[in-house]
Amino acid sequence: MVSESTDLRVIKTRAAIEMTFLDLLLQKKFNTLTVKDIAAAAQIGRGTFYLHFLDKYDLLEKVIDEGLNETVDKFHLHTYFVDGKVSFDRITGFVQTMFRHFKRNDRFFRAMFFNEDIPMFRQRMQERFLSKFQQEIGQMSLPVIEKDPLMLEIMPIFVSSAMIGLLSWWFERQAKIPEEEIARRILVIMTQGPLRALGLDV
Amino acid sequence: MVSESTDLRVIKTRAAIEMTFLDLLLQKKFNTLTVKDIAAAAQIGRGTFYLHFLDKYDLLEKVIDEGLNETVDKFHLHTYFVDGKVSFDRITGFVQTMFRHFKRNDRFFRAMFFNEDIPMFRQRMQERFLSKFQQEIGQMSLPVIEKDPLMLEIMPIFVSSAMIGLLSWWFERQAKIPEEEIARRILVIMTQGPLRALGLDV
DNA sequence: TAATTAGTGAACACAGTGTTCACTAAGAGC
DNA sequence: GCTCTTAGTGAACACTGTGTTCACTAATTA
Repeated sequence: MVSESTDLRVIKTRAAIEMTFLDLLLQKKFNTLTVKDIAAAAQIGRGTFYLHFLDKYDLLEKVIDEGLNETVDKFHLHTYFVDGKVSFDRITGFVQTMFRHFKRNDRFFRAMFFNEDIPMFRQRMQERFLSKFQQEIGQMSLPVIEKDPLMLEIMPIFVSSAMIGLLSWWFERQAKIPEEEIARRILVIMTQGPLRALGLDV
Repeated sequence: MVSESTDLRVIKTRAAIEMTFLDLLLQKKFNTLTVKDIAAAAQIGRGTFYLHFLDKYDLLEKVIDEGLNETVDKFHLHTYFVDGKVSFDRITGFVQTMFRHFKRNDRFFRAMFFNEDIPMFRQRMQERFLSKFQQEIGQMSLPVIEKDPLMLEIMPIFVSSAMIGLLSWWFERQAKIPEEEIARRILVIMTQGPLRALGLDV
């Protein structure tokens, strides 16, 4: 990547741009944002912006990458299974840890999920979740692998995608629903299946 | 909406614009597309474009709406349940019907899922799926409703979001995996749950 | 065939882009 | 602290795309 400077001026300017950018994204559509707006709000010259980023798309790219890197680093799924068996307490703890992370990075996720013009954020987030998920699954020994490789491919996609939807819904609800309430339902859906979770007779 | 004209010239021009637009979206990013490009490719004057759409965002909006309307109209979920019990054959048939629809509208979905700069397509599609799904669920009598309203809220989000992910994955794979293979796995995940589907002991 | 209206193409002012250049000021390193 | 280096400034630049207008042409309707 860019060789990160240690010059205080650089650090200050970059931070100002990225901070301001998130603020602006919470206020107006990404499309209608101009480099001029960002520079003005960050109190820097417009030319200075171009010393750090190629354009606003490049800036978005970098902000998204940083945010998702931090998030994915919170995953340690395989530690929630013991001898190929799910540890309920641990998995519940994991879900709660994640939601706490989302709460702390509220500004980032709100900007990304709800700004109408952020291109592909959900998809990119899901892809990151998925690849980490697959990596973690690779570390377990699963009886289904030889029997049904297609299921091994489909199930992580199903689950990672489902999680993005839940997360977005949770933020829409102002992140007010207690994490443990959500964690419990997710656990039921994961272990019993969505239909039984709703009380359907299958 | 716009009172649809019956004038042949209008019909021809609109069709040309929308057709051309999808073509261009399959070739280059939405952001880098200009009204100039679209007009040139559709062989109309640039001014003519503005007689039909406010700008390229308005065009995108309308194309997405039409595409999703057609898709959601294919849903008749409640017919796949009999006396609150899932009919396996019917639900499998439903999944296959949907995938066939996606195949037929291949150009539209590819453009939307894989053009890097389409804003919020997945979210919008999921929202449409979700509301139709909720509507259908409302027509069934479910024992869980009184006991656990939060589950009734979470489960459809979980499932509709999961489906968007699967769909996108299916298109990435060139829509080559047989529908019935997918349908069978989805059914297992829905009835047994994602963990059991992978052979995990829960 | 006459009346209507969609489409043309050139011109317009305007806004944002990305780059340049000489200048200023802040930070790094001794 | 003093010098050397380099980040940031701000004005100017050409350029591209936007959205609108206007008089004119041509297709469609009734």
